[in-house]
Amino acid sequence: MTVFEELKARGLLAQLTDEEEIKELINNGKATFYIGFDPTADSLHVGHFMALCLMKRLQMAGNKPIALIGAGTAMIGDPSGRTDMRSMMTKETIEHNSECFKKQMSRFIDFSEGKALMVNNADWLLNLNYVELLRDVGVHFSVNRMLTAECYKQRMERGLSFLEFNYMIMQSYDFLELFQRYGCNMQFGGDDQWSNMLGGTELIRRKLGKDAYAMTITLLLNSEGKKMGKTQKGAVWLDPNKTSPFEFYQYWRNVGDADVIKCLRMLTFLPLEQIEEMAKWEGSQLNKAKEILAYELTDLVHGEEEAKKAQESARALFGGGESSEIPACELTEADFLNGSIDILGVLVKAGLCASRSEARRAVEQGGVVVDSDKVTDIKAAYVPEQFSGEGLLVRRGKKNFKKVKIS
RNA sequence: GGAUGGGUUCCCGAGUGGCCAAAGGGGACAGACUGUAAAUCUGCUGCAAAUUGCUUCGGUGGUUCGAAUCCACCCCCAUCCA
Repeated sequence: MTVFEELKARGLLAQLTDEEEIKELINNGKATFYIGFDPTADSLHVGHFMALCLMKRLQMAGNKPIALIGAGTAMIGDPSGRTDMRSMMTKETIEHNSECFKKQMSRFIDFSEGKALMVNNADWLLNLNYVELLRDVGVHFSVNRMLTAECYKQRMERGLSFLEFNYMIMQSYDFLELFQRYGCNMQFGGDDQWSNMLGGTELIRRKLGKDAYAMTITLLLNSEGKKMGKTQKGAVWLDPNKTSPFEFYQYWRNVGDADVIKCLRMLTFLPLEQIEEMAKWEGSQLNKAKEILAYELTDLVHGEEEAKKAQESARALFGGGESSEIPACELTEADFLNGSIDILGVLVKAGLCASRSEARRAVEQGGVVVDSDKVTDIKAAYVPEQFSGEGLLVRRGKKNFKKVKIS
């Protein structure tokens, strides 16, 4: 199976400027392609992960990836898919985030011996001269047409600043720049990037009279049409300090039945035949598929050891056994007032509840279990000795655990 | 710059002097049922020393015994006009 066929079979391809041409290029390792990552946070997330996987697949097929860090475009802020303006980031934040991105990316992509490039668009965007840019690039953009672009539609109702309006131009300029500097003839990105990417291919055609191609990756949506990789608390991060391997594992372990196979196809490197086999599973059997999904992804992102640990912990916790790999936290003497700490205090200290009021509710509703006893009294108190040794396993709800020990 | 309509809790949205920590819905959380799924049902959803107290309705001042609600100024958003 060729790379192109595989990508297609996995459901990764959304829109392409020229299917035949792109197929030809990537199947024969003739593409030099780029994907841009705007450093809007200090860690990559699942959406980025998909893009990185795509890079990897294409790199394995002999194509040359360019990872573009968008420290320049992050100064503008992409309005695509947003209902309101992003808050502006300081230059320092962007630089810090860029560094974090770089570190994480090198885990996935092989940058050695020029097999892949990492560049930063701040290098060419930040020193542009406004009037020159308008004359060189601005002439090639029709405002009328830009306004009809999908990425601005939503914003036409709620307001779009001139700053953000220029994002498309910046991204298009990136493509032109990379085309000229490195012969980059293809750009990939999330499906919400389509209009921005077309801007680039158009610009290259108009300015240089040459062809360049663009292809978007399907956005990973769940069966309800919502973006996956988001939780109430925010994104599912790849940085273990922001989303622990255990939490990461649990996120995938808990996807809906309707989404497991799609996730396996789009996110893992498991052979398609094996996935098709799993697609035949039904009912509670799908739990096995979810375990595989969670394990595979945790392995890819955090490594085999962490994946095993997370899996063991999950099995132990939900299977009723014991495990040492449960997220833990330590209390200090200062947490004990008059020699004891009440259950509400424990819940808050362990990070299981945001406030004592919330903790109180959790207890009142019967959602708190300490070691295997349900706590019914909000005044229940504990003394330091109870946390010594293995500590106490505190649970809020079915899926939130913390081993509480004493330091 | 002018006119008009707006800014309420995580989100949408009601509330135009006390009965307001603020209807209703969504989401989130917890319980039941399950398979760590979905659907459904129930509870719950500002904070705390918790039958009470404190802070909150764009901001700052003011009127009043009492303000999300009235007044003044300011900031922000949308639409139309320039």
